[in-house]
Order: sequence, then C-alpha cells, then structure tokens
Amino acid sequence: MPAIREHDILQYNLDDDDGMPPLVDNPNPPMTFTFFTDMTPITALSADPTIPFETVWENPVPAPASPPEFAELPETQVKFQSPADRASHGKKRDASYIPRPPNAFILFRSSFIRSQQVPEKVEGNHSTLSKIIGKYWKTLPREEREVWEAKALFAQAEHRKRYPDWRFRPGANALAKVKVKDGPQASNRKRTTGQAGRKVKGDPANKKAKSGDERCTVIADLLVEGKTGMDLEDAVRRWEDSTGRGVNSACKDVTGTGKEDGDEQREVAVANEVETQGKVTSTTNTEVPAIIDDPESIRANRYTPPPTRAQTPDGSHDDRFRIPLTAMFKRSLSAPAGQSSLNQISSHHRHNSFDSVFANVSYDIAESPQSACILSLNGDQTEDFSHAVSADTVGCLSPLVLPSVLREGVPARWNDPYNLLETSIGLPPSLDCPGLAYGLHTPTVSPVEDQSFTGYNFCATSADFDKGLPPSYTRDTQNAYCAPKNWAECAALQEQMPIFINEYAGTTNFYDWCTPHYGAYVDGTNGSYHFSGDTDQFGNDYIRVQAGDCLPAVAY
DNA sequence: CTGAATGAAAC
DNA sequence: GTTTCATTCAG
Repeated sequence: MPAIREHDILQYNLDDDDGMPPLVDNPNPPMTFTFFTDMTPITALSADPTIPFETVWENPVPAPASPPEFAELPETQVKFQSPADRASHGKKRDASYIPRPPNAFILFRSSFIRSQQVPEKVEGNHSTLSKIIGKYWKTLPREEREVWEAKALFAQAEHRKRYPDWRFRPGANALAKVKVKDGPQASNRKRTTGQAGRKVKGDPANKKAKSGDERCTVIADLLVEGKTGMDLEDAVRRWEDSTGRGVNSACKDVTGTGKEDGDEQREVAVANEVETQGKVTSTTNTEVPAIIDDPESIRANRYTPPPTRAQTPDGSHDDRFRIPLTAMFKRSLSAPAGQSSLNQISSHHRHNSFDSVFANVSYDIAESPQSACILSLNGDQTEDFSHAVSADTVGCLSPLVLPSVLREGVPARWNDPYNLLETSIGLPPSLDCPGLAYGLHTPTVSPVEDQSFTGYNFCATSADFDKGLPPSYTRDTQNAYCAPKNWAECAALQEQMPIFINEYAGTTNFYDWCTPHYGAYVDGTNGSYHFSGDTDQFGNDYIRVQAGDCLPAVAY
C-alpha cells in the first residue's frame, strides 16, 4: 500500500522570508544516497549503568582562531552528564537523578557556549551569555533552527529509550526542593515565570534592563553578521568606544543612555564602519593572523549567515518559527507510548529494537489522504498536521535529515545544520537503534559538478566528518561512512521510518524520491538507501519531495 | 544557590 | 496561565 502519494506532497510557500532559494523544477542531477551497514555508531550510550545518560549530540566547534585543519580540531563534545559528572557545578543531585532531555535551545546554547564564539573578554557571564544567545537564537533561519529541534527530538528519543519509565515531575526530582518545605522564603522566591514573567518590551519597569539589554543586542547582531572571536571582540570594543560604553558593561544593569532600540542597528553599523576603517590599518598589523582575513578560511570555519539573515528581531512576531519542527513530533515524552489508536497503514509487526525508540509509529493516511504522510514545515500548510499524523505517536519518530547539496570542500562548522550527530567515541556494538540515523553527508563531492556522481553517502558519525574526509575514504569504502548499525537489518523488518528532508545550504530544493512502494526504501541486502532522479532499479515511478517534507520510509 | 535564555511538560 | 527544569558557571 502506498505510503506516499504524489498529490499528498505539500508545496512550499516561498513567500516567506527565510531566504530559501526559489524552487526550480528538478535541478538536481540523479543521485543516490547510500547507507552502509557496518557503520560507526552515532550515539554513545554508556555501558556504565551508573551513568544515566550520556549522549553526544553534536560537534563543536573550532575556536575561531583555530587553523582550518579539521584533523586538528579539538574533539569537543556536548553530552548529557551524569549527576556525578557535574558535581562540581550546578545542583547536587542524587546519583539516580535523571535530568530532563534538553530542548532545542538548550542544545543550541550548550553548543554555542562550547564553541566559544564569544570570547571571555567580550562576555563571560553566563547569564548575559544566555541573553545574547537567546537573541541570536531568534535570528536563526528556520532551517537551522529545525536542525536543533531535530537534535532535541533525537535527545528525546534517546532519553526515552534509556529511561522508558521516566516522567517529568516538576519539583519532585530536585533535592533542592526538599529545602523548600522548610522555609517559605524559598517558595516565595521571585522568579521570572513562563511567558508572563518574561521581560516585556516597552514596559517602563524594564527600562533599566532594557538599556542593559542593548549590548546583548549589539553582540547578537554582530554574531549574525558572522563575527566571532577576535573579530567580535574588536567590533564590540569599537562599539563601546563609539558609544561611550564602559568595558564589560555587558547586559547587566547599567546606567542607561536612553537610546531606543531603533538606534541599535545604527550603532552596530557604526561599529562595523569603525571596524572597516580599522581593518585598513590592521593590514599592516603583524599581530593579526593572516587567516583571519582569508575569505576562504572564514567561509570554512565560521558561520556565514545567509544574505537575508535578519538582525535580532525587535520583538514583533517572526513567522519563520510558526511551526517548529518539534510540533510535528510532539508527544508526551515521559508517558510510555500507549497502544496506538490510529489507523495503521500497515500491519507490520513492531517487535524489534525499533520499538524502543519508535514505538507505535503509525501514520494516519487512511483518513487524511490529503495531508498525511508528507508534512510540510511551512506553517501555512501544516495547520492541520495534528490530525494528519497522530500526535500520540509521532513524538517517538526520529527524523532522518537528508541534506542537500553541499559545496565541495566546505567543512563542518560549529553550528553546521547538517552536522546533526557527532561522536568520537565508540558505540557498543549492541546499539540497535537504526532509526536514529540522521543523514549526514560527505562533503567531498558535488553532484552539481559531477553529474555522474551517485554516491551521497550518509554517515552515522560525523567524527570523521568533523575532521574532513578520512584519508581512506572512497565512495565505496564502507568503513569510512556507514549507516547506523543494524539500520538495514531493522529496516528489512519492514519497519517504517519517517524521513525528514531538510534543506539548508543547498542549491536546490528538490529531491526525486524513488518509491517502489510509495515510500523510501532500504535495500536490506547492502543497506543502500536509494535516492535517484529518474526511476529506481525496479522501474518504479518516483515521486517528488522537497525540503521540509516529512514522509515515512517503508522498508521492505 | 541565583541568574539568564527558550521550550517541554506538568500543574 | 503558571511553574519547574533542562545547560552553564561566575558571582
């Protein structure tokens, strides 16, 4: 039975301002996405039972001043820490305490902090950094933000797999809560609450905070412009000089200058202008590493915002984030998945390891043929997604992100949207979670330039990806890049797996999807994930999907 | 322990 | 609608 029909595909509304390239009719050359079966695992689950959760989520980032030799980049990792691990910082937790899975912003923040985009000299206070990161977060292009949401979904899935019985119990887990009972003071503790407690722009009572907010906004805007490290430091310094701000006035409470938000962009512009002027003189400064001014190096190592990237929003709603990816997969994390009530499109049994993470995956296409199966992330067209796919079941899905064309030679960045998963530590061979394969790409080939290329390989680990292509890599080298362990095997068990097609920096928005059964398929024999532009090896028709679509893959 | 951010989930 | 808690660590 078809899992996907062409008419089900929802088209992107390109009227948005997300900077996505215009859709064109199948500009891609045929390509094949291949999974290898003997892969390096993507997730590290500690074999030590005393460690509740230890997962590497992402790849970090080279310090701004790091040389562009990926093989030399430090292997930094963001991971869930056991309570013991963070005994030195933060709250003391019982050894058995199970922390919540991080949300997208928390993951982003962690990565941001780790990447050291903002030098300590610019801002070392984490509260202030949170402000800056929050502002920067709001400027993230939808595609990029979706990646972090996908990571959060992954974290949820992992968390759920590891702690199937865990349940979020506000106030019940923290040891600190015990003290609350003793004194009313703690319970009366003033705090910002939910939406209501957050700062409201224009509120006179927040005037002071607002003025302190200015520097954060400036820094965030500079980050949006791509400035990091020394560049950022210099730009901030110039801004401070040009505006009379004291060093490290930060976003903390400072004596306001009375400037309104409208002045901020101007001030940033001033800072940039000053910087530009300064650069002229700095060319003779031997202190400045040449690499800093090398456009190629900059492109390679730093985030380069899209041309349309906006500065920090002024608070008015931004429709880029109308429909978060997480909404598509929303479900109760803590409650064990119950019996699916939905219309099953298949009677496939689900009894293997897939269940642990993707329990009760089903798609309600029988009753919502027009909207099910393929969900556009475009807000205008996903209003009824809640009944297109069961909200009760989609939360345990793991999106497989299919990257689009990547420019040859462009290395991973700290916030590379493609670089969804990263691990440099070995996975127990017992890892049997095939669905947790976020598609990663090999950055070495360009199908645009090489029409004959058919080897976009998905790799389960980006450890190598982080460092560039392994020396031994060839398209057919299974040991270099491979699919998640047992991916093909599990797929062969006729499981369904959702495919989320992400598009970020590619030159095209279209993928042609071979669907022998109106679903993506996996060749259980060799683990190949077929993805070609014309017709598949069986002569089946293909359907067209596009970035942002989410569809189930039906393995057979 | 608190602050800061955003967001998920529970009240 | 409100509250807690995920991350992080200086203060």
